[in-house]
Amino acid sequence: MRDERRPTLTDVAERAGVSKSLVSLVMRDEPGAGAETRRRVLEAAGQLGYQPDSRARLLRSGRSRLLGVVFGIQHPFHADLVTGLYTAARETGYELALSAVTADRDEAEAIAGLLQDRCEALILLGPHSSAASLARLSGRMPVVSLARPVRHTGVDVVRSADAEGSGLAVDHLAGLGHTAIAHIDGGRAPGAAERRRGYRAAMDRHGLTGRILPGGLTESEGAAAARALLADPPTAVTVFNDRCATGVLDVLSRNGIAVPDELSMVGYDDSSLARLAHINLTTVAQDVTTMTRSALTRAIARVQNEPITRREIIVPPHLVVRGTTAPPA
Amino acid sequence: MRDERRPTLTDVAERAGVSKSLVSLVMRDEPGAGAETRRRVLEAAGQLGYQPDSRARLLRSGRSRLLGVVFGIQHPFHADLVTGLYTAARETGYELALSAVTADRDEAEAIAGLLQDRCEALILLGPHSSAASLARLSGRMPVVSLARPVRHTGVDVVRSADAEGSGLAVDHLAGLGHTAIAHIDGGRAPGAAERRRGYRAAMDRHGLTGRILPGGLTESEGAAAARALLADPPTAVTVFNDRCATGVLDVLSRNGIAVPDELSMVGYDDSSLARLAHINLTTVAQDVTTMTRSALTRAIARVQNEPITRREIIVPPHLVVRGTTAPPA
DNA sequence: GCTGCTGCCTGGAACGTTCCAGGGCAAGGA
DNA sequence: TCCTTGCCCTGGAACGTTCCAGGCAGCAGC
Repeated sequence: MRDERRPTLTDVAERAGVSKSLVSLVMRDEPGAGAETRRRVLEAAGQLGYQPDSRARLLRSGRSRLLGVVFGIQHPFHADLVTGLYTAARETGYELALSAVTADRDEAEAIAGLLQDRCEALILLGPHSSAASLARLSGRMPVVSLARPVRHTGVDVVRSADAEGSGLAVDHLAGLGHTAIAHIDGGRAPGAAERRRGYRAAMDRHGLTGRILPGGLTESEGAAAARALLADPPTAVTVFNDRCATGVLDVLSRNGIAVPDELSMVGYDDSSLARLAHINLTTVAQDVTTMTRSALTRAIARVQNEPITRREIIVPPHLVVRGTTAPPA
Repeated sequence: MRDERRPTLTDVAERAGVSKSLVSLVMRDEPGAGAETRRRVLEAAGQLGYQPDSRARLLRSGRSRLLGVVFGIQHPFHADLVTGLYTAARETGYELALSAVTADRDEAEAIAGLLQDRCEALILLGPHSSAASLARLSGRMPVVSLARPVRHTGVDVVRSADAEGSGLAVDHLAGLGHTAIAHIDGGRAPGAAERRRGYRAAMDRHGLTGRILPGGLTESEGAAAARALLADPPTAVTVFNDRCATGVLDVLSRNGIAVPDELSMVGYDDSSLARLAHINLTTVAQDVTTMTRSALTRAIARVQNEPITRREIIVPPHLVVRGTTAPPA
């Protein structure tokens, strides 16, 4: 039962009493077939449960209509981005091919896997590869880096205005009356430098002196930073990302420091983590919908060789005020 | 520069001065070519940077050597499973095709995406589809359900002995001297019924009366359950999974209940969440390595029509004692 | 010498599509 | 009347592989 041969174009053509070329046309929704015939063909296809063979299709047409996506399977924010990409891809006629970076499968391997599949373009989420190797890759196919700036003219970039985002966080806290505002940074993580810069600039703008603690992008790095904070706590802190922020939150609550009563906190990403009712984190939202849609349209534009003006697309972030910020005690 | 045609078998054949059939043999490492010729062919292929076109290869051979994997992109435990699957797949000669279930892309859609790619088998992580629809699917191709039991003879199942796992948690707590041990369950989530059953059986075994609170598989459901717990806290609690447990932990620490001093807690999954230093959750570990390897071998065995004795593979779990359990105060 | 084998190699037919060049046929203009 | 112009439609050649049926040496055995 299992190895019945799948129906092919020829089967459908026979059943509908037309040529396979015509069936091909109809299946692709191209003009050149009469209404009645079209109906008959679709009916036959439906009855046989015909599904076009993507391999044959690609082989002949030289196109795969496949966009490769490389993401970190452990990153909640990447999960949000992938979700957005799927949604954005829905109406484009392109499919997504996912390839995950895991603990023992690095980015190079993830990319190599996609290359075999003959993707037409690559969308990399917060890629860690060197600019040089991304550049080399972009010689083979269009490459879009999502959520990480890349200094090379061959690589498109879609990212949020991270400096501006940090600025929003600081403005919000300063507006509440905070003056001792620390920043737990993301080290070498994608976007970290930019956010640090935005923090510094905003502090300067408000005439405040900043204080930067080394952090990272994971919960445990946040927890470590929080412990360092305990000795001499500020009244407010902006954190590199939500994941790191939850680590900070956890250590604070274990040490009896009430948030936001004793300490206000702003995260970054508005990942699904921050939205959880019991975390309820004030955070800087990256506009995932716009970012993913932009990344997708850009990739497709490159594939179709459309003229492009600006290589970098910068999406403005916005502040989402929830329960972890309040005026200082 | 970007659209240089990729070299094909014919190009290599010409360069090496042999037929393309022979090149094909050599590339596949099959017998039937002399040592010297083989060397010459490989050299030519190397010089041209030849990479076989997988699509054409698959089209002709009728095989894709592709295993479809459907996973929930928001589930940390699925992330661990996918990681394991990639590792397990490494030496098998099969590739993984990922398809994610997201907030607006349901399981049916994720599966449909894979069907187009002509996968030879499907591995579904904790599938939510009805047994009937999985059964229908299994008529088309081998289907392995990972981490969720399915009552249908056509579908293979790889899962951990969930009842036994709950038992381990209870035994551990009882062994520490706890008698008031509650269970926060997973509702209709995959595995929940089994874990509930194991909890009840173990409590009976120890002559204790159980108490089950409705929970779920997410942090917020855990947080809600924890709030329900506050009115009349037990001395220990076993939780459906790690993700739910972190929700519980969070509410507890906000309400000044010390873990494990005032309340011990055991999670389930040993997801990367539990391993975080600041969470440090005692938990029941599903043996991800064995489970993923089993799922993969099973899928491949089905594809190759090997005889199979037991449809269900049940992997024993084990307890990982970390910092959230201690004797009652 | 012939036969039969084995080891290396070749040619051509698939696989299921898409693409291109055209073929009928009806309607419309000269 | 005949030629054009569209509209539908068909046939067959690709695409880059693998697979199958051989071919042609060289060598052993009779």
